[in-house]
Formats: sequence, C-alpha cells, structure tokens
Amino acid sequence: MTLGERKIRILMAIIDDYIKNAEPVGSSTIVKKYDMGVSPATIRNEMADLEGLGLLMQPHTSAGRIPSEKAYRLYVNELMKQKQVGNAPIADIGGVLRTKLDDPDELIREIARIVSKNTHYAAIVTKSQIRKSTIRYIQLINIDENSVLLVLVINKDIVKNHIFKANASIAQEELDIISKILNKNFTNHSIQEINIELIKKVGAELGEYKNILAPILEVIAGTIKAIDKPDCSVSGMNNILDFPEFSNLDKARDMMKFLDESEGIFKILNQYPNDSGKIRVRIGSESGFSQIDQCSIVSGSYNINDSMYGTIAVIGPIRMDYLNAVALLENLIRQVNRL
Amino acid sequence: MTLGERKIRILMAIIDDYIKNAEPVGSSTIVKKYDMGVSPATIRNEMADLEGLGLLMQPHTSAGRIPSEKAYRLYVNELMKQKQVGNAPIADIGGVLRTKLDDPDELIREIARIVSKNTHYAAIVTKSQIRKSTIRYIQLINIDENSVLLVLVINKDIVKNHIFKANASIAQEELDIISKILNKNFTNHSIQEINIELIKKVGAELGEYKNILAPILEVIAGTIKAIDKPDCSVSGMNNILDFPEFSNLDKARDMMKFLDESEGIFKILNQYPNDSGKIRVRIGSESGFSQIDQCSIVSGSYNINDSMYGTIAVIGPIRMDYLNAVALLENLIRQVNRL
DNA sequence: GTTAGCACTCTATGTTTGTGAGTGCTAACT
DNA sequence: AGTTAGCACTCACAAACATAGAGTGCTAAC
Repeated sequence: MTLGERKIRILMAIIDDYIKNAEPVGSSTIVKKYDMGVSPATIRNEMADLEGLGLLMQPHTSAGRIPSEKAYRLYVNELMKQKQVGNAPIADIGGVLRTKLDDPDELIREIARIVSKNTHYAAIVTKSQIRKSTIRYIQLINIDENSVLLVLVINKDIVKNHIFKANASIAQEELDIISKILNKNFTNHSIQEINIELIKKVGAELGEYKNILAPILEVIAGTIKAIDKPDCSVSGMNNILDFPEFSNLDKARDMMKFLDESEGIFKILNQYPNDSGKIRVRIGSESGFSQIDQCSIVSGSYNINDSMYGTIAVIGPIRMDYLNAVALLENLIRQVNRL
Repeated sequence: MTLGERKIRILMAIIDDYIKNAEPVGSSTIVKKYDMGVSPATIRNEMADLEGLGLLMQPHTSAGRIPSEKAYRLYVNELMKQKQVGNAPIADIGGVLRTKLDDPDELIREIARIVSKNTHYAAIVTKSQIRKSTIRYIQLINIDENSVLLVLVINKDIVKNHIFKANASIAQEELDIISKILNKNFTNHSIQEINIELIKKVGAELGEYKNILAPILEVIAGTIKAIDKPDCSVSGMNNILDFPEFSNLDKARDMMKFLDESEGIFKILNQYPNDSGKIRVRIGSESGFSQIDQCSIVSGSYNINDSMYGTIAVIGPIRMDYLNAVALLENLIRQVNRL
C-alpha cells in the first residue's frame, strides 16, 4: 500500500491533532491548522479515500475522522520516523537507580515511578531473574545472645539478610567456622542444587553445630524464592483518569482492576521475552485483552548484568504520544542496561 | 442530647440501610424492612424531629433521608457499640508479617495490602522511626577482589547492606580488624552523634586503612537517613471507584491525586501522634481537606518494639462500615504491636 | 484535479411533559 | 397525647421532542 504524499500529510495531521485534542478532526480544521493549500472539499475527498483504506473512521456521520488502529500502526512503523522528538525525553537517572541496585523490588518501583512521571501515562515494570539465582556468599554474624544474623549475597549484587534465633548462644568465632563450611559447600550453587546428599555432607562437616543448618537452609530457600519470583510494579494509574477516553467510569475501573491484577499484564509483556533494546508497540486491541483494548502499550526489555531482566512499559490511551513514549523508553532502557 | 429509644432505632435503621445501599431511606422502607410496628406517618414525624436535631438530611424534598456527619459521629461514638461485629474481622497474619520485619518499607506495604483486601476500601499505612536510629552492628565482608560488602544492623532488627568498591583489595582478616574498630566506636550511636571529633579518632585508630572510612560513613549516613525517612504506602485505591458516591469522575480523580501525594495524608494521620491502640475516626469534613470531604478515615497507631511506629488507616466513603473497619483495625494493630 | 454550493445526517443541547417516590400537614381515631 | 389515613405538594428523573451546528457526500462548474 503506497499512499500519495498529500494523503500522508493529511493522515499525519489527523493523527497529530487527535493525539492532542482527543476529538474527531474535520476537513476544515485540517485546512486551517495545517495549511494544506487546498480547500476542505479536496481534503474531504482524500479523507474518504483514507477511510476506504481502513485508516480513518467516523464515530458518526456528522463527525470528523479519527485514526484507526491501522493508522496508528502505520504511524508507528513508518511515519513517526520523519518527526523529531521534542525535548530530551529524560534526564540522566543512572545515579538514582544505582542506589537501588541491591534491592530489585525497590529498583523496579523507582523505574516505574520515573516513567509515569515523565510520560503522564501509567507505567509498568516487571522483573524476572535470567538464570536461577545462585548463592555467592554466606556470612553468619552474632548480634545478640542468641540472635544470629545471616547475610546472603546472591548473584552479583543482591544482598539479603535475616535474623533468626539459635537455640544456644554461639560465639562469633564459632560462627565464622560455620560460615566457612557453608561457603565452601554452597557457594555458586543454586537452590535446586542443594539436595539431600549435599545437606547430609554439610551436616557431617558441621559436627556439633549441625542443628543450625535447618533454620539457615530455610532462610536461604525463602530468600532466593522471593528474589526469583517474577514481580511487577505499576505506577501512575491516576494519570489514566485524566484522559477523556476513560471518562466512562466502568471502562476506567475495569482497566484499573486489570492493571492491579498483574496476571494479564505479565502475559502481554512477556510475549516477546528477550529482545533487549527493541521497543514494542501494541496498539489497542492488538494486546488481545478487552479490558485494555482502548489502550496502547509501549514496552521494551531491559537486562541488567545478565542476572536480572524484565520489561518496562508505558500504557496509555490509543492516541498516545508514541513518538515521545518510544524515545523515552529507548533512552531509559539504555541507561538501565548500563547499570 | 438524649434521644428516645424509638428515635434511636429509626436512626440506626437509616444509617444501616444507607451504609448498605447508598440511597436515601424513606419512611415506608423503614417500616417494611425494619418492622417498627408503627405506620410510615409516625416514622415521618420522628424523622422530621431527627432532621431538626441535625442528624438527618434530605438531598431534596421528595427524597428519603440520609444520615448527617453528626449522625455518623453519634453512631461511631455511642450506637455502634450495641451491635455485634459479623464474622472474625481478620485472620492471623502475624506469620506473614514477621517475614517482612527486616524491611520496614516492605512491611507497611504488606499491611496496606491486607487492610485494603479485607475491607474493600483504600488503605494507608505510614511509618516513622520513634527515636533516631542507632547503629547496632557493623560488619565488613570481602566478596570480590575489591568489592566490600558493608552489613549494617540498625536498631534491633533492621539489617541493611551495601556493596562498595575499595581502592585496593583488602583481605577478610584486615576487614575484621576494621569492623572491630568501627563497632567499638559507632555501636549505639545515632548518626547525629558521629561528629568530626569521633571521625578523627576512628581515623587515627584505623591507621593505614583510613581511606576506607569515607565511603563507609557515606553508606551509613545514606542508609540511616532512608530508614528514618517517614514513608507511606497506599493500597486498594481501585476500591474507591466502586462506590456510587465517586461516580463523579472529577471528585474521584481529585481524591486519588490527594492520596497519591502523601503530604496531606501525613498531616491528617499524624494529628494524634502516639496513642497506640486507640482507633480514631474522622468523618467527612472532619479531616479538614476538601478533596476528601466525602470520605471517612478510620485510623490507629501501631508501635513495633519501640523502634518503629506509624498509623494504619482505612479510607472509604462516609457511609463506611465503621463497625467492621474499627474491629478490623483493632485486631490488626494488636497483631502488629505484638511483632 | 479542484472547489463552491447545498442537501443531508447525526449528535449535543435545551425544553417540555409525565411519572413516581417521598414528603408534610390535617383531621380523625384510639 | 400519640398514631394514622388521606391528600396535596414537591422535586428528581426519564422520555419525548425541538433546535442548532458541525461535518459530511455529492454534483456541477471551474
């Protein structure tokens, strides 16, 4: 399908105007605001053609035209490239993010916050672990008569810890010995690799300290499971309410509920698992979920250090400012990947 | 003001019915549903009296009555006690919460989630530190050529950690020595107490390892500041949209925005700082903020271990089920305080 | 190929009218 | 004195209708 140059100009004008004003665009509006140098009648003829091609729609006979999903698709795939992004889409946020690197949950929350704030749409950030997390370092620390602090370094840079009660008071020197044994046996193992055999072996090495093994293993298992659990953070849902397309409360509510139960979102965002860098755009019904068929999703994958990956997504009305959203995500993901 | 028994019964009926159905209650509805044993006309006379007392209101002449804020106040202060809470307001959640004890942020998020899920209103949980946090234990751990893991135990049970790069590789034995010096000087000190004098002294003791002090202090300061920062978690804002009183989108949006910018909420919730156990109810305009004058807030303070305290609050429409909300919060706060 | 002119369509808005819910008052009843 | 049947009254809400205006498609002329 190859369109004449004027048809493209008209289509762009309609898309731009509709993105901005959320109202059907009429032929004379185009002439006036986007000086086409022809009369409204001519524009009307062209618009009729564009409608025939499935690029424009009329909400009703006496209204202007609005772009169809197909038009947005064309816009995103081809037309958008001609335009310039306005101002720098996002500041340098490497510093802020680096401070959260040791807590993936907090990290994705912060990213979501940044995205929603900068786009004024809703933002969703998911995270998963790329490989099964492995234990990197274990250290036991005596902090109280019989409270023991277990510090766990997982993968490269995630540190978690937990305090548990030991049955008896254990001196730091003893704990150091225990730590050493644990490290020798567990380091670079994932939780799956800690089998009964290994546990038996460690138990034997521990000798009189054998009892402490059970609570420790429990903590390790719980911690790693929590880290490996895919998670997802949503931010800026309010912004959604600002758009006239959601003045229908029922639609808005459905959608919010959908975003809250992250199940569906996960399915959508994980469709294209691992094409880091490339930004995906899902327009309206392309997502396949009726609850959000009035929304578009712009998303991209990030990948930190080969240990954690996920998707950063912007979700807004179909008449979203794709140009900026894409630019912002590209920039942001580049920064995140560099972490 | 002492009301006759029948007036009270009528008032209760109106409040109950309105809480349930969100629609003005007429005289015949009361007779039918709450068999009063008298005719609608009699009820009408009584209702006129109640309106005279400022306890009932009419949205318009030909509508039934709705309770005024004053009526809810009476209900909460006096009448409610006669009624029985339906089913057990909340299960035992001590176990779930205990797993989050080492991360206050995560803890309040979980509590908020529990509250909103159980009440179907929105929930807000704030946290502050009761005293300035003090350092309880410091441990440096070598995990990589020149990556050092700093483990900080703060107060009783908060553990934080941070990985930083040292200029040179330092062996674990050396780090142990440094840790010991740090502990000797910083343990049981708050960040305010770490002044230049003390730093100089520690620097001297550290001798050749002096250089490592700066990054460590930075991490300590940052961590404690983050912990001491009052924070707040909101959950279940969607629920708000389910109530007919917020079918006006503008109102709903204003309110959501208000909840999102937690400033105002903080002011409200911190009005009664530290009366642990007692549940407060703010009805409608009593909160003093027009954005949420169609809402009521039920809140109570918790206090964990004398180190962290805050407020757990439920926010819903004025015709909230106060009885259940109060019972649930009482129960929950009891469980939280026991942590 | 372009455009002025015009009839046509359909929404949005305002007006009118009818209906029903619920009231307050009065007069009769217990 | 308290209760109640009866009734006129008020007012929101909904349906029915009228009107204005925006925008179209078509035709015929340029």
